[in-house]
Amino acid sequence: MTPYVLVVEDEDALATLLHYNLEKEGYRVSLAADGEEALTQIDEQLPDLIVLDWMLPKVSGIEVCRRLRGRAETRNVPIIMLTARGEETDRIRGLDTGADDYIVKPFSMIELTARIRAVLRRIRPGLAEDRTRQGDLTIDRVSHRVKREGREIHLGPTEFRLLDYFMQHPGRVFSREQLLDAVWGSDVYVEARTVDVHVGRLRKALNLDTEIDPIRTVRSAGYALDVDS
Amino acid sequence: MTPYVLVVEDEDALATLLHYNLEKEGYRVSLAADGEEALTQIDEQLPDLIVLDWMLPKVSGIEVCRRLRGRAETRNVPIIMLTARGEETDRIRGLDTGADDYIVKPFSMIELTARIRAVLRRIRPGLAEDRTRQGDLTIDRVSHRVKREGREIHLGPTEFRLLDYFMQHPGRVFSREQLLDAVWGSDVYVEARTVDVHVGRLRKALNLDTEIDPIRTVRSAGYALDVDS
DNA sequence: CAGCACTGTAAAAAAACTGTCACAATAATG
DNA sequence: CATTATTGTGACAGTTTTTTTACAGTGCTG
Repeated sequence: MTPYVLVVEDEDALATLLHYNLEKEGYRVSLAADGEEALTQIDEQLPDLIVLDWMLPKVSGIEVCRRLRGRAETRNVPIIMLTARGEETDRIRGLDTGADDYIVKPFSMIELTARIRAVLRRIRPGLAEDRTRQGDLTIDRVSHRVKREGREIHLGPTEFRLLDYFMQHPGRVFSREQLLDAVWGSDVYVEARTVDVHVGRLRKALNLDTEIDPIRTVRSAGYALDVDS
Repeated sequence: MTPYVLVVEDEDALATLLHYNLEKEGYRVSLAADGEEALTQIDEQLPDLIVLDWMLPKVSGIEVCRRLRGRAETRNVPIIMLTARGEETDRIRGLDTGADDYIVKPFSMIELTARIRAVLRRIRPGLAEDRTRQGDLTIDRVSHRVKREGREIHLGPTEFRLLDYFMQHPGRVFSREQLLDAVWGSDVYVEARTVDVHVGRLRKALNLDTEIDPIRTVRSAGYALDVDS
Protein backbone atom coordinates (compact mmCIF):
# COMPACT_ATOMS: atom_id res chain seq x y z
CA MET A 1 0.00 0.00 0.00
CA THR A 2 1.39 3.39 -0.96
CA PRO A 3 1.72 5.83 1.94
CA TYR A 4 -1.00 8.40 2.35
CA VAL A 5 0.24 11.94 2.99
CA LEU A 6 -1.88 14.84 4.16
CA VAL A 7 -0.58 18.31 3.26
CA VAL A 8 -1.92 21.17 5.39
CA GLU A 9 -1.00 24.45 3.74
CA ASP A 10 -3.03 27.61 3.20
CA GLU A 11 -0.90 29.23 0.54
CA ASP A 12 -2.44 27.95 -2.63
CA ALA A 13 0.54 27.94 -4.96
CA LEU A 14 2.70 26.00 -2.52
CA ALA A 15 -0.10 23.55 -1.76
CA THR A 16 -0.52 22.76 -5.43
CA LEU A 17 3.19 22.37 -5.90
CA LEU A 18 3.43 19.97 -2.99
CA HIS A 19 0.43 18.00 -4.14
CA TYR A 20 1.84 17.63 -7.60
CA ASN A 21 5.33 16.67 -6.52
CA LEU A 22 4.43 14.29 -3.74
CA GLU A 23 1.98 12.53 -5.97
CA LYS A 24 4.70 12.13 -8.52
CA GLU A 25 6.84 10.74 -5.74
CA GLY A 26 4.36 7.93 -5.48
CA TYR A 27 2.38 9.02 -2.45
CA ARG A 28 -1.36 9.33 -2.18
CA VAL A 29 -1.86 12.99 -1.35
CA SER A 30 -4.67 15.00 0.14
CA LEU A 31 -4.82 18.75 0.79
CA ALA A 32 -6.28 20.79 3.63
CA ALA A 33 -6.22 24.59 3.62
CA ASP A 34 -6.53 25.19 7.35
CA GLY A 35 -6.26 23.44 10.67
CA GLU A 36 -9.96 22.83 11.02
CA GLU A 37 -10.22 21.15 7.66
CA ALA A 38 -7.14 19.13 8.48
CA LEU A 39 -8.64 17.75 11.66
CA THR A 40 -11.83 16.78 9.84
CA GLN A 41 -9.90 14.99 7.15
CA ILE A 42 -7.75 13.20 9.65
CA ASP A 43 -10.89 11.89 11.32
CA GLU A 44 -12.06 10.52 8.01
CA GLN A 45 -8.87 8.78 7.08
CA LEU A 46 -5.74 8.51 9.15
CA PRO A 47 -2.72 9.63 7.11
CA ASP A 48 0.61 7.85 7.25
CA LEU A 49 2.31 11.22 7.48
CA ILE A 50 1.31 14.87 7.76
CA VAL A 51 3.10 17.84 6.24
CA LEU A 52 1.94 20.76 8.32
CA ASP A 53 2.43 24.49 7.86
CA TRP A 54 3.30 26.32 11.05
CA MET A 55 1.17 29.37 10.25
CA LEU A 56 -2.41 28.53 9.41
CA PRO A 57 -5.75 30.32 9.53
CA LYS A 58 -8.36 29.26 12.14
CA VAL A 59 -6.41 26.57 13.97
CA SER A 60 -2.63 27.09 13.89
CA GLY A 61 -0.21 24.38 12.96
CA ILE A 62 1.16 24.09 16.44
CA GLU A 63 -2.34 23.72 17.82
CA VAL A 64 -3.15 20.99 15.31
CA CYS A 65 0.04 19.30 16.33
CA ARG A 66 -0.81 19.43 20.01
CA ARG A 67 -4.30 18.11 19.46
CA LEU A 68 -3.06 15.22 17.40
CA ARG A 69 -0.52 14.34 20.03
CA GLY A 70 -3.22 14.39 22.65
CA ARG A 71 -5.32 11.68 21.03
CA ALA A 72 -4.25 8.06 21.21
CA GLU A 73 -5.13 7.16 17.63
CA THR A 74 -3.21 10.07 16.14
CA ARG A 75 -0.36 10.14 18.60
CA ASN A 76 1.98 8.19 16.41
CA VAL A 77 1.28 9.80 13.08
CA PRO A 78 4.53 11.47 12.04
CA ILE A 79 4.44 15.19 11.37
CA ILE A 80 6.81 17.35 9.36
CA MET A 81 6.51 21.06 10.10
CA LEU A 82 6.86 23.75 7.44
CA THR A 83 8.25 26.98 8.85
CA ALA A 84 9.47 30.28 7.48
CA ARG A 85 13.03 31.24 8.28
CA GLY A 86 13.47 32.67 11.75
CA GLU A 87 9.93 31.71 12.72
CA GLU A 88 10.33 30.53 16.29
CA THR A 89 12.79 28.03 14.99
CA ASP A 90 14.28 27.35 18.39
CA ARG A 91 11.04 26.19 19.79
CA ILE A 92 10.49 23.82 16.94
CA ARG A 93 14.04 22.66 17.09
CA GLY A 94 13.41 21.64 20.67
CA LEU A 95 10.52 19.60 19.36
CA ASP A 96 8.24 20.85 22.12
CA THR A 97 5.64 20.73 19.45
CA GLY A 98 5.84 17.00 19.08
CA ALA A 99 6.68 17.26 15.42
CA ASP A 100 9.03 14.61 14.08
CA ASP A 101 10.96 16.94 11.87
CA TYR A 102 10.73 20.39 10.40
CA ILE A 103 11.89 22.09 7.27
CA VAL A 104 12.51 25.77 6.67
CA LYS A 105 11.10 27.60 3.65
CA PRO A 106 12.26 27.95 1.02
CA PHE A 107 13.11 24.32 0.59
CA SER A 108 13.71 22.16 -2.44
CA MET A 109 11.52 19.21 -3.29
CA ILE A 110 14.53 16.99 -2.97
CA GLU A 111 14.98 18.14 0.57
CA LEU A 112 11.36 17.60 1.52
CA THR A 113 11.11 14.17 -0.06
CA ALA A 114 14.32 13.22 1.71
CA ARG A 115 12.82 14.18 5.04
CA ILE A 116 9.60 12.38 4.27
CA ARG A 117 11.51 9.26 3.34
CA ALA A 118 13.56 9.49 6.51
CA VAL A 119 10.52 9.84 8.72
CA LEU A 120 8.57 7.11 6.95
CA ARG A 121 11.53 4.83 7.20
CA ARG A 122 11.31 5.10 10.95
CA ILE A 123 7.66 4.15 10.94
CA ARG A 124 7.45 1.69 8.09
CA PRO A 125 10.86 0.41 7.20
CA GLY A 126 11.10 -0.90 3.69
CA LEU A 127 8.56 1.53 2.34
CA ALA A 128 10.92 4.38 1.79
CA GLU A 129 13.61 3.80 -0.76
CA ASP A 130 17.11 4.71 0.26
CA ARG A 131 18.82 3.72 -2.89
CA THR A 132 18.02 4.06 -6.56
CA ARG A 133 19.62 2.35 -9.50
CA GLN A 134 19.35 3.41 -13.09
CA GLY A 135 21.49 1.50 -15.53
CA ASP A 136 25.05 1.70 -14.32
CA LEU A 137 24.29 4.53 -11.90
CA THR A 138 23.54 4.10 -8.23
CA ILE A 139 22.64 6.79 -5.76
CA ASP A 140 22.48 6.07 -2.05
CA ARG A 141 20.80 8.76 -0.04
CA VAL A 142 21.70 7.39 3.37
CA SER A 143 25.41 7.12 2.80
CA HIS A 144 25.35 10.00 0.32
CA ARG A 145 27.22 8.04 -2.27
CA VAL A 146 27.05 7.89 -6.02
CA LYS A 147 28.55 5.11 -8.06
CA ARG A 148 28.92 4.41 -11.72
CA GLU A 149 29.80 0.88 -12.68
CA GLY A 150 30.90 0.37 -9.11
CA ARG A 151 33.28 3.31 -9.27
CA GLU A 152 32.72 5.87 -6.57
CA ILE A 153 31.92 9.35 -7.82
CA HIS A 154 32.29 12.48 -5.82
CA LEU A 155 29.70 15.19 -6.28
CA GLY A 156 29.18 18.55 -4.64
CA PRO A 157 25.92 19.13 -2.79
CA THR A 158 24.10 20.73 -5.70
CA GLU A 159 25.21 18.13 -8.21
CA PHE A 160 24.13 15.45 -5.77
CA ARG A 161 20.63 16.87 -5.42
CA LEU A 162 20.42 17.38 -9.15
CA LEU A 163 21.33 13.80 -9.91
CA ASP A 164 19.00 12.64 -7.16
CA TYR A 165 16.14 14.42 -8.86
CA PHE A 166 16.99 13.04 -12.26
CA MET A 167 17.28 9.54 -10.86
CA GLN A 168 13.84 9.78 -9.37
CA HIS A 169 12.35 10.63 -12.74
CA PRO A 170 14.44 8.86 -15.33
CA GLY A 171 13.84 9.64 -18.96
CA ARG A 172 11.77 12.65 -18.20
CA VAL A 173 12.75 16.06 -19.57
CA PHE A 174 12.86 18.99 -17.19
CA SER A 175 13.11 22.65 -18.10
CA ARG A 176 15.70 24.77 -16.34
CA GLU A 177 12.89 26.42 -14.41
CA GLN A 178 11.53 23.11 -13.21
CA LEU A 179 14.96 22.02 -12.13
CA LEU A 180 15.50 25.26 -10.26
CA ASP A 181 12.26 24.78 -8.38
CA ALA A 182 12.89 21.17 -7.59
CA VAL A 183 16.57 21.19 -6.82
CA TRP A 184 17.33 24.71 -5.62
CA GLY A 185 14.04 25.54 -3.93
CA SER A 186 10.78 27.12 -4.84
CA ASP A 187 11.65 30.73 -4.20
CA VAL A 188 15.38 30.91 -4.60
CA TYR A 189 16.41 33.26 -7.33
CA VAL A 190 19.22 32.11 -9.55
CA GLU A 191 19.85 32.58 -13.22
CA ALA A 192 18.32 29.82 -15.37
CA ARG A 193 21.59 29.36 -17.18
CA THR A 194 23.22 28.34 -13.93
CA VAL A 195 21.50 25.03 -14.41
CA ASP A 196 23.61 24.51 -17.53
CA VAL A 197 26.76 24.97 -15.56
CA HIS A 198 25.75 22.48 -12.92
CA VAL A 199 24.60 19.98 -15.49
CA GLY A 200 28.00 20.45 -17.06
CA ARG A 201 29.72 19.78 -13.76
CA LEU A 202 27.55 16.76 -13.13
CA ARG A 203 28.39 15.39 -16.56
CA LYS A 204 32.07 15.92 -16.06
CA ALA A 205 32.04 14.05 -12.76
CA LEU A 206 29.91 11.24 -14.14
CA ASN A 207 31.85 10.71 -17.34
CA LEU A 208 35.41 10.69 -16.08
CA ASP A 209 35.91 7.07 -17.10
CA THR A 210 33.16 6.46 -19.59
CA GLU A 211 32.37 8.23 -22.79
CA ILE A 212 28.65 7.54 -22.67
CA ASP A 213 26.83 10.55 -21.31
CA PRO A 214 23.71 9.62 -19.37
CA ILE A 215 22.36 13.16 -19.50
CA ARG A 216 20.54 14.15 -22.62
CA THR A 217 20.17 17.75 -23.73
CA VAL A 218 16.82 18.49 -25.26
CA ARG A 219 17.23 21.60 -27.25
CA SER A 220 14.95 24.44 -26.22
CA ALA A 221 13.32 22.21 -23.62
CA GLY A 222 15.82 21.17 -20.98
CA TYR A 223 17.62 18.05 -19.77
CA ALA A 224 16.81 14.46 -19.03
CA LEU A 225 18.57 11.45 -17.56
CA ASP A 226 18.66 8.53 -19.94
CA VAL A 227 19.46 4.99 -19.12
CA ASP A 228 19.19 2.05 -21.40
CA SER A 229 17.35 -0.50 -19.34
CA MET B 1 15.68 -14.70 18.82
CA THR B 2 16.20 -10.96 19.04
CA PRO B 3 15.53 -9.47 22.47
CA TYR B 4 12.17 -7.81 22.98
CA VAL B 5 12.33 -4.45 24.76
CA LEU B 6 9.37 -2.56 26.18
CA VAL B 7 9.79 1.20 26.48
CA VAL B 8 7.49 2.92 28.95
CA GLU B 9 7.68 6.66 28.41
CA ASP B 10 4.96 9.30 28.29
CA GLU B 11 6.90 12.09 26.62
CA ASP B 12 6.19 11.49 22.99
CA ALA B 13 9.29 12.86 21.37
CA LEU B 14 11.56 10.81 23.59
CA ALA B 15 9.46 7.68 23.14
CA THR B 16 9.70 7.94 19.37
CA LEU B 17 13.41 8.54 19.56
CA LEU B 18 13.94 5.51 21.75
CA HIS B 19 11.74 3.33 19.60
CA TYR B 20 13.60 4.32 16.49
CA ASN B 21 17.05 3.89 17.93
CA LEU B 22 16.51 0.66 19.76
CA GLU B 23 14.90 -0.86 16.73
CA LYS B 24 17.91 0.10 14.71
CA GLU B 25 20.00 -1.51 17.40
CA GLY B 26 18.34 -4.75 16.47
CA TYR B 27 15.79 -5.07 19.25
CA ARG B 28 12.12 -5.70 18.88
CA VAL B 29 10.56 -2.66 20.51
CA SER B 30 7.14 -1.86 21.88
CA LEU B 31 5.92 1.40 23.41
CA ALA B 32 3.63 2.12 26.33
CA ALA B 33 2.65 5.68 27.27
CA ASP B 34 1.75 5.06 30.91
CA GLY B 35 2.06 2.51 33.65
CA GLU B 36 -1.34 0.99 33.11
CA GLU B 37 -0.73 0.38 29.44
CA ALA B 38 2.67 -1.03 30.32
CA LEU B 39 1.22 -3.62 32.68
CA THR B 40 -1.34 -4.68 30.10
CA GLN B 41 1.31 -5.12 27.47
CA ILE B 42 3.55 -7.05 29.81
CA ASP B 43 0.69 -9.45 30.45
CA GLU B 44 0.34 -10.01 26.75
CA GLN B 45 3.98 -10.65 26.06
CA LEU B 46 6.78 -10.79 28.55
CA PRO B 47 9.61 -8.48 27.49
CA ASP B 48 13.25 -9.40 27.81
CA LEU B 49 13.95 -5.97 29.23
CA ILE B 50 11.98 -2.90 30.23
CA VAL B 51 13.07 0.71 29.88
CA LEU B 52 10.90 2.54 32.37
CA ASP B 53 10.42 6.24 32.99
CA TRP B 54 10.35 7.20 36.65
CA MET B 55 7.60 9.78 36.26
CA LEU B 56 4.53 8.45 34.55
CA PRO B 57 0.84 9.33 34.46
CA LYS B 58 -1.67 6.99 36.13
CA VAL B 59 0.67 4.40 37.58
CA SER B 60 4.14 5.76 38.38
CA GLY B 61 7.29 4.07 37.26
CA ILE B 62 8.25 3.08 40.75
CA GLU B 63 4.84 1.54 41.28
CA VAL B 64 5.10 -0.44 38.06
CA CYS B 65 8.48 -1.61 39.21
CA ARG B 66 7.18 -2.76 42.58
CA ARG B 67 4.26 -4.62 41.07
CA LEU B 68 6.50 -6.42 38.60
CA ARG B 69 8.83 -7.42 41.37
CA GLY B 70 5.90 -8.75 43.34
CA ARG B 71 4.85 -11.27 40.73
CA ALA B 72 6.84 -14.41 40.19
CA GLU B 73 6.70 -14.42 36.39
CA THR B 74 7.90 -10.83 36.09
CA ARG B 75 10.31 -10.85 39.00
CA ASN B 76 13.34 -11.47 36.86
CA VAL B 77 12.67 -9.17 33.95
CA PRO B 78 15.46 -6.60 34.02
CA ILE B 79 14.43 -2.97 34.31
CA ILE B 80 16.34 0.17 33.42
CA MET B 81 14.96 3.32 35.02
CA LEU B 82 14.88 6.67 33.27
CA THR B 83 15.14 9.55 35.71
CA ALA B 84 15.56 13.30 35.47
CA ARG B 85 18.57 14.82 37.20
CA GLY B 86 18.06 15.27 40.90
CA GLU B 87 14.84 13.26 40.83
CA GLU B 88 15.09 11.24 44.01
CA THR B 89 18.24 9.81 42.62
CA ASP B 90 19.41 8.52 45.97
CA ARG B 91 16.49 6.25 46.35
CA ILE B 92 17.01 4.74 42.96
CA ARG B 93 20.68 4.50 43.54
CA GLY B 94 19.90 2.36 46.55
CA LEU B 95 17.91 0.20 44.19
CA ASP B 96 15.07 -0.08 46.68
CA THR B 97 12.97 0.01 43.62
CA GLY B 98 14.23 -3.26 42.32
CA ALA B 99 15.49 -1.74 39.09
CA ASP B 100 18.62 -3.27 37.64
CA ASP B 101 20.09 -0.03 36.48
CA TYR B 102 19.13 3.55 35.95
CA ILE B 103 20.16 6.31 33.67
CA VAL B 104 19.82 10.03 34.20
CA LYS B 105 18.33 12.32 31.57
CA PRO B 106 19.67 13.72 29.41
CA PHE B 107 21.53 10.70 28.18
CA SER B 108 23.02 9.76 24.85
CA MET B 109 21.82 6.80 22.83
CA ILE B 110 25.25 5.32 23.08
CA GLU B 111 25.01 5.42 26.83
CA LEU B 112 21.59 3.79 26.94
CA THR B 113 22.43 1.04 24.49
CA ALA B 114 25.57 0.34 26.50
CA ARG B 115 23.48 -0.12 29.65
CA ILE B 116 20.97 -2.27 27.85
CA ARG B 117 23.72 -4.45 26.49
CA ALA B 118 25.28 -4.72 29.92
CA VAL B 119 22.05 -5.75 31.58
CA LEU B 120 21.11 -8.19 28.84
CA ARG B 121 24.52 -9.72 29.02
CA ARG B 122 23.87 -10.61 32.61
CA ILE B 123 20.62 -12.30 31.71
CA ARG B 124 21.39 -13.79 28.35
CA PRO B 125 25.10 -13.93 27.76
CA GLY B 126 26.02 -14.02 24.13
CA LEU B 127 23.10 -11.96 23.02
CA ALA B 128 24.57 -8.54 23.49
CA GLU B 129 27.43 -7.56 21.28
CA ASP B 130 30.48 -6.34 23.11
CA ARG B 131 32.76 -5.84 20.22
CA THR B 132 32.40 -4.48 16.72
CA ARG B 133 34.79 -4.69 13.82
CA GLN B 134 34.73 -2.53 10.73
CA GLY B 135 37.61 -2.92 8.35
CA ASP B 136 40.80 -2.47 10.32
CA LEU B 137 39.01 -0.89 13.27
CA THR B 138 37.91 -2.72 16.37
CA ILE B 139 36.00 -1.29 19.28
CA ASP B 140 35.54 -3.23 22.49
CA ARG B 141 32.88 -1.78 24.72
CA VAL B 142 33.64 -3.92 27.71
CA SER B 143 37.31 -3.13 27.99
CA HIS B 144 36.81 0.30 26.43
CA ARG B 145 39.53 -0.31 23.91
CA VAL B 146 39.94 0.72 20.33
CA LYS B 147 42.40 -0.82 17.93
CA ARG B 148 43.44 -0.10 14.39
CA GLU B 149 45.36 -2.81 12.62
CA GLY B 150 46.07 -4.30 16.00
CA ARG B 151 47.59 -1.09 17.30
CA GLU B 152 45.95 0.21 20.42
CA ILE B 153 44.45 3.67 20.14
CA HIS B 154 43.72 5.94 23.02
CA LEU B 155 40.56 8.01 22.84
CA GLY B 156 38.90 10.41 25.24
CA PRO B 157 35.37 9.58 26.42
CA THR B 158 33.61 11.71 23.84
CA GLU B 159 35.72 10.44 20.97
CA PHE B 160 35.05 6.90 22.16
CA ARG B 161 31.29 7.34 22.14
CA LEU B 162 31.49 9.10 18.80
CA LEU B 163 33.42 6.27 17.22
CA ASP B 164 31.13 3.78 18.89
CA TYR B 165 28.14 5.39 17.25
CA PHE B 166 29.82 5.51 13.87
CA MET B 167 30.83 1.88 14.14
CA GLN B 168 27.26 0.87 14.83
CA HIS B 169 26.09 2.53 11.64
CA PRO B 170 28.91 2.27 9.16
CA GLY B 171 28.61 4.16 5.91
CA ARG B 172 25.70 6.21 7.05
CA VAL B 173 25.91 9.99 7.03
CA PHE B 174 24.92 11.83 10.18
CA SER B 175 24.32 15.52 10.53
CA ARG B 176 25.97 17.37 13.38
CA GLU B 177 22.58 17.60 15.04
CA GLN B 178 22.01 13.87 14.82
CA LEU B 179 25.42 13.22 16.28
CA LEU B 180 24.78 15.64 19.11
CA ASP B 181 21.55 13.86 19.92
CA ALA B 182 23.03 10.41 19.73
CA VAL B 183 26.43 10.93 21.28
CA TRP B 184 26.05 13.88 23.61
CA GLY B 185 22.43 13.39 24.63
CA SER B 186 19.03 14.48 23.50
CA ASP B 187 18.75 17.71 25.40
CA VAL B 188 22.30 18.79 25.96
CA TYR B 189 22.96 22.12 24.38
CA VAL B 190 26.31 22.40 22.70
CA GLU B 191 27.31 24.24 19.59
CA ALA B 192 26.95 22.14 16.44
CA ARG B 193 30.47 23.16 15.44
CA THR B 194 31.83 21.36 18.45
CA VAL B 195 31.16 18.14 16.60
CA ASP B 196 33.74 19.20 14.03
CA VAL B 197 36.37 19.60 16.67
CA HIS B 198 35.71 16.17 18.13
CA VAL B 199 35.66 14.57 14.72
CA GLY B 200 38.98 16.25 14.16
CA ARG B 201 40.34 14.83 17.40
CA LEU B 202 39.01 11.39 16.56
CA ARG B 203 40.64 11.54 13.15
CA LYS B 204 43.95 12.62 14.58
CA ALA B 205 43.96 9.74 17.03
CA LEU B 206 42.87 7.21 14.44
CA ASN B 207 45.30 8.25 11.73
CA LEU B 208 48.54 8.51 13.66
CA ASP B 209 50.08 5.63 11.77
CA THR B 210 47.97 5.37 8.67
CA GLU B 211 47.19 7.95 6.06
CA ILE B 212 43.82 6.54 5.14
CA ASP B 213 41.10 8.46 6.92
CA PRO B 214 38.10 6.28 7.72
CA ILE B 215 35.89 9.27 8.40
CA ARG B 216 34.32 10.91 5.40
CA THR B 217 33.15 14.50 5.40
CA VAL B 218 29.99 15.06 3.43
CA ARG B 219 29.78 18.73 2.69
CA SER B 220 26.63 20.38 3.94
CA ALA B 221 25.39 17.08 5.31
CA GLY B 222 27.69 15.74 8.00
CA TYR B 223 30.09 12.86 8.56
CA ALA B 224 30.19 9.13 7.97
CA LEU B 225 32.47 6.25 8.84
CA ASP B 226 33.62 4.48 5.74
CA VAL B 227 35.12 1.09 5.50
CA ASP B 228 36.00 -0.58 2.29
CA SER B 229 33.85 -3.63 2.27
C1' DC C 1 47.26 22.07 45.40
C1' DA C 2 49.83 21.23 41.11
C1' DG C 3 49.47 18.57 37.14
C1' DC C 4 46.99 16.31 33.80
C1' DA C 5 43.37 15.04 30.64
C1' DC C 6 39.45 16.44 28.66
C1' DT C 7 35.69 19.92 27.05
C1' DG C 8 33.49 23.45 24.51
C1' DT C 9 34.05 27.86 22.02
C1' DA C 10 35.84 31.10 19.13
C1' DA C 11 38.63 32.78 15.60
C1' DA C 12 41.95 32.16 11.88
C1' DA C 13 43.23 29.45 7.86
C1' DA C 14 42.17 26.33 4.31
C1' DA C 15 39.27 24.08 1.20
C1' DA C 16 35.23 23.33 -1.45
C1' DC C 17 31.53 24.99 -3.79
C1' DT C 18 28.47 28.72 -6.18
C1' DG C 19 26.67 31.64 -9.50
C1' DT C 20 27.80 34.62 -13.52
C1' DC C 21 29.84 35.98 -17.42
C1' DA C 22 32.05 35.96 -21.84
C1' DC C 23 33.06 33.44 -25.51
C1' DA C 24 33.30 28.96 -28.05
C1' DA C 25 30.82 25.29 -29.99
C1' DT C 26 26.90 23.25 -31.82
C1' DA C 27 22.39 22.63 -33.83
C1' DA C 28 18.46 24.33 -36.51
C1' DT C 29 16.55 26.97 -40.19
C1' DG C 30 15.69 28.67 -44.46
C1' DC D 1 25.90 27.70 -46.44
C1' DA D 2 25.16 31.75 -43.77
C1' DT D 3 22.45 33.12 -39.96
C1' DT D 4 20.39 32.66 -35.67
C1' DA D 5 19.24 30.39 -31.49
C1' DT D 6 20.80 27.59 -28.00
C1' DT D 7 23.97 25.14 -25.30
C1' DG D 8 28.84 24.07 -23.43
C1' DT D 9 32.86 25.62 -20.95
C1' DG D 10 36.68 27.86 -18.51
C1' DA D 11 37.72 31.46 -15.54
C1' DC D 12 36.86 34.03 -11.57
C1' DA D 13 35.34 36.41 -7.64
C1' DG D 14 32.66 35.72 -3.73
C1' DT D 15 30.63 32.83 -0.37
C1' DT D 16 29.97 28.99 2.53
C1' DT D 17 31.65 25.21 4.94
C1' DT D 18 35.19 22.68 7.08
C1' DT D 19 39.65 22.17 9.39
C1' DT D 20 42.90 23.65 12.52
C1' DT D 21 44.68 26.01 16.32
C1' DA D 22 44.58 28.22 20.57
C1' DC D 23 42.68 28.89 24.90
C1' DA D 24 40.11 29.09 29.07
C1' DG D 25 37.53 26.41 32.19
C1' DT D 26 36.56 21.94 34.70
C1' DG D 27 37.27 18.13 37.35
C1' DC D 28 40.02 14.51 38.75
C1' DT D 29 44.31 12.38 40.80
C1' DG D 30 48.18 11.86 43.22
